[in-house]
Amino acid sequence: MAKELAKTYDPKGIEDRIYQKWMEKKYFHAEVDRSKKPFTIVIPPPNITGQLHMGHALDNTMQDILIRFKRMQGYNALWQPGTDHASIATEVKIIEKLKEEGINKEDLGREGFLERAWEWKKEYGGRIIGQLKKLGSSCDWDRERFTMDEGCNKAVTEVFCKMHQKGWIYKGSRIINWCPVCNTSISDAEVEYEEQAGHFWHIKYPLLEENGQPSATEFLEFATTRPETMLGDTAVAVNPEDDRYKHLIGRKVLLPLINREIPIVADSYVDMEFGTGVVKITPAHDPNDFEVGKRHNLPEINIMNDDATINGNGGKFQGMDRYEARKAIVKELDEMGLLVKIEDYSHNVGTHDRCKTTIEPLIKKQWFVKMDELIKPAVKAVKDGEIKLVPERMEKTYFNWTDNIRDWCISRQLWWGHRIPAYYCDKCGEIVVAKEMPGVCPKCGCEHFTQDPDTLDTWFSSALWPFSTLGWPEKTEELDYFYPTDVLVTGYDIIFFWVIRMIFSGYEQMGKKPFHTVLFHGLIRDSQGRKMSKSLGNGIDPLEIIDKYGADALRLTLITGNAPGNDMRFYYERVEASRNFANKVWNASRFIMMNMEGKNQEPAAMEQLEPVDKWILSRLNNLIKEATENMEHYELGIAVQKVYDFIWDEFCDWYIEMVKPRLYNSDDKNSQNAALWTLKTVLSQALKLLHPYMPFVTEEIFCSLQPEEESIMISSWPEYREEWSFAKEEKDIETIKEAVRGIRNVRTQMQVAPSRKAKVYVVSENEGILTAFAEGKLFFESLAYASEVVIQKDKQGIESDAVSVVIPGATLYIPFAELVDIAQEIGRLEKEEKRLQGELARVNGMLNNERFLSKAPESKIEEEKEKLQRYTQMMEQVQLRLKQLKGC
RNA sequence: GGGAUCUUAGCUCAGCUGGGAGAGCAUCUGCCUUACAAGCAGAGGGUCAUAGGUUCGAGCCCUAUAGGUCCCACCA
Repeated sequence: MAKELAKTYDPKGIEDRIYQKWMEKKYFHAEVDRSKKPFTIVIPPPNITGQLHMGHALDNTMQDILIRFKRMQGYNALWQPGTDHASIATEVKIIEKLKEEGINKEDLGREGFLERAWEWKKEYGGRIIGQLKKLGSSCDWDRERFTMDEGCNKAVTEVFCKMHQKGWIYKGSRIINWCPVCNTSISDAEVEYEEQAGHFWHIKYPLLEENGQPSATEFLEFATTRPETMLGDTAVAVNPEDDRYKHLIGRKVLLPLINREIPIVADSYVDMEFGTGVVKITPAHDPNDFEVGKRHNLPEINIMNDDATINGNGGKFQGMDRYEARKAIVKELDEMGLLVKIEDYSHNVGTHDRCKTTIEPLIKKQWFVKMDELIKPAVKAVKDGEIKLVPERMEKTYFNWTDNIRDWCISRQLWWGHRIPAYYCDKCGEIVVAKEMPGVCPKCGCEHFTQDPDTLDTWFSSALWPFSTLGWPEKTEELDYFYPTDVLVTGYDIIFFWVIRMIFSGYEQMGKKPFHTVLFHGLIRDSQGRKMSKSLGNGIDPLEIIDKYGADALRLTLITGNAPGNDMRFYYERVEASRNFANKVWNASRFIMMNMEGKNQEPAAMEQLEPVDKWILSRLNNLIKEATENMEHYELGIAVQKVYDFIWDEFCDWYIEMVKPRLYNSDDKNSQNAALWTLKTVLSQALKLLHPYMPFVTEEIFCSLQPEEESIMISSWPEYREEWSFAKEEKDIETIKEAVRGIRNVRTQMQVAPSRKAKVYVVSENEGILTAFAEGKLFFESLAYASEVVIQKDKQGIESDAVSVVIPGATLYIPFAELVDIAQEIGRLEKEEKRLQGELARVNGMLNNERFLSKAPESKIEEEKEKLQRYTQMMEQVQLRLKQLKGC
């Protein structure tokens, strides 16, 4: 079977086949099982309009790693999948598509439109799921949910009614953010501020004389970035402390063009230092002015239609678009001599995050969620550490939002979404909020109702996701067992939209937190550090990467060298490096299996193992401990780096090379068997540690490596074992490695061809070291080009011109046949002497420092003392050798 | 305006609670050694942004400065 393994690892074909097997075997499926501890992750539901992008790839890789890790640790691991209806994003797309067909939304009507939307969902909703599967995601697909499926709908209605009854959902007339293109209100979180070059129009309004006539000489000057809103001005404000204007407070000005008399009011909101210290007040079209208007009982005059054209309140400007009106108004003011000047001005303009249209603040009747009480448990949970945010700094962002929270506008003038369960009596207008259309009006007895046409903000249903997917409001077994979930993995960019709202919803509806940890990741940027975006065309399609390099390579790339919450740049070179690693693992395994071929494999007893076998077992043992700890702390990048280094460096480059002679020598069956057992054992354990990161290649190898277990993904996670800890062998093999490296080093420096074998003398007074070398003799032949290894206590019989290598505890001598360049050799040793001098100076500096000795921990002092001893001994050897060389 | 974060090798980034600076890629040298040239062996390269401070000891903690990125607020 091993012969069939290809020389290079080709993920194509293998990945799909393995995924198919996992699905058929139902490995991803979790059932309530009270005998096991649950571990649950709910997926951040991707939009049904979406296609897999790098952000999804990272997000889902992280979740899959955690889920696979915990599953192998014996937890009953549930990764709950699903998709989001994404109301506005989807509706916009459908409208676009309809437009291509020459149809607009209104032509279809609500029912017709929704039919189209569901068709869309049917067509595209599954696309992203298929893409997540390509990535290797081990979601429980039998439990797939959708934010608008029957159960989620029920949860939404339930929450709405409950909160309304409690008074925490209310309908109110407030200033909201209006998108004139999407024709809907949006929440504060959906407004994106964008720096734009604009103008500052300096305008003056004439003061009204006592006789009610506009003054020809007295004016109030101010500046505005949106002159068209003057049509809705109902006051002019100054600061009450402002001596320049104090005397004018209470008088009136004449609003030009409209000829409305409006008062001059005093409000501390006005900054005396800014501009002229005068502000025009348009309560219906500016949030700050709205507040001022409330304080002074000013009328609110709405001058715009929903499409941002001027309405009947705009006099002769009626029908103009807001920007057309701006031009016209400025022109007229100029003609009237009321335009003082125009300045260039760069300022931040609120835009809709979906369509980038400049939002228009408007006063509308909308539904809101009252936040002040609701947010309290969510704040407390993070403050008390009930919910941990990783990395911790995200807490500041979190509190920044909760401290400045405003009521959440949840109604949207859209059709695709959860329709608000509020019903209006056709006769008296009474509002009834109920799960179903009421039969009789409690006020007038009328039997006819009309449901509120609006739908809910898409995040309203996402906020319930951790429990709605588990069956709430029904009391299901799943809910009882899997809730609270464990870890939520998401990007820091949706902390306000989603994370906070899930947390307060969890506490409010379930009385319990939705998860104990939130693990954040950053954004994937392009190689120049720019956000990947459609408009820039710099997005990299994860599916293309998977196709070319394999899902494992993509996954490894996304996880290595990245800390939680940090952005990362995407490079093809890095994917190649990951692909190379998959290939390395593949080939090492291929080598091991080739050598296992045709041999009776027997478990080796500990006493049969040679020092090098114990060394690698001990190193593995250490890796198991560290990598597991890192994973428990969500340090996935660090954990996988350690596994990578172990496999490539220690296992492949050292252990396999060291063990080759034993594999090729069939005379000593015991030794051969011990080596094979160790190879197989270490490989299979290492594969397990790697599996969460690279599920496909590890599964493929694991299954051909051994027949006992049918899949690595349901095998058990490696555990640290006391009997695999070998301190002495670890130290001894390190010494051997040091010696091999030393020999290779001088040979390269002296440009000795690898074909030229040379005798190696090992000289040491230390019995332990001598034994270690005696046991490691073999390695020097294969790894250090030794023709013969002679181990002795002194330098007797060693050629005086032999090259020497000083390592801790021993000195090696390599006599080359021809004369060595003595000057060069002296130079090399002097360099070594200098290095040791530096080390000694440092160590002595510490050990001679009274305060270090009295304050540093005992273990640190011991450590330094040992170093001193080692360096002193090495220094003696180097100097001795130098003396000899200089003497001859 | 408030806040977060970054500044470490040519490039991209790790560096967990302070105890002798790391990886990948790139560069240079030598190897087609019977698992792997997607490889092996070796080398060069860093005053850890700057200036102070705390400490026996600072890439790591504190303060200030400079530059970059991001989030929030939205002074009309």
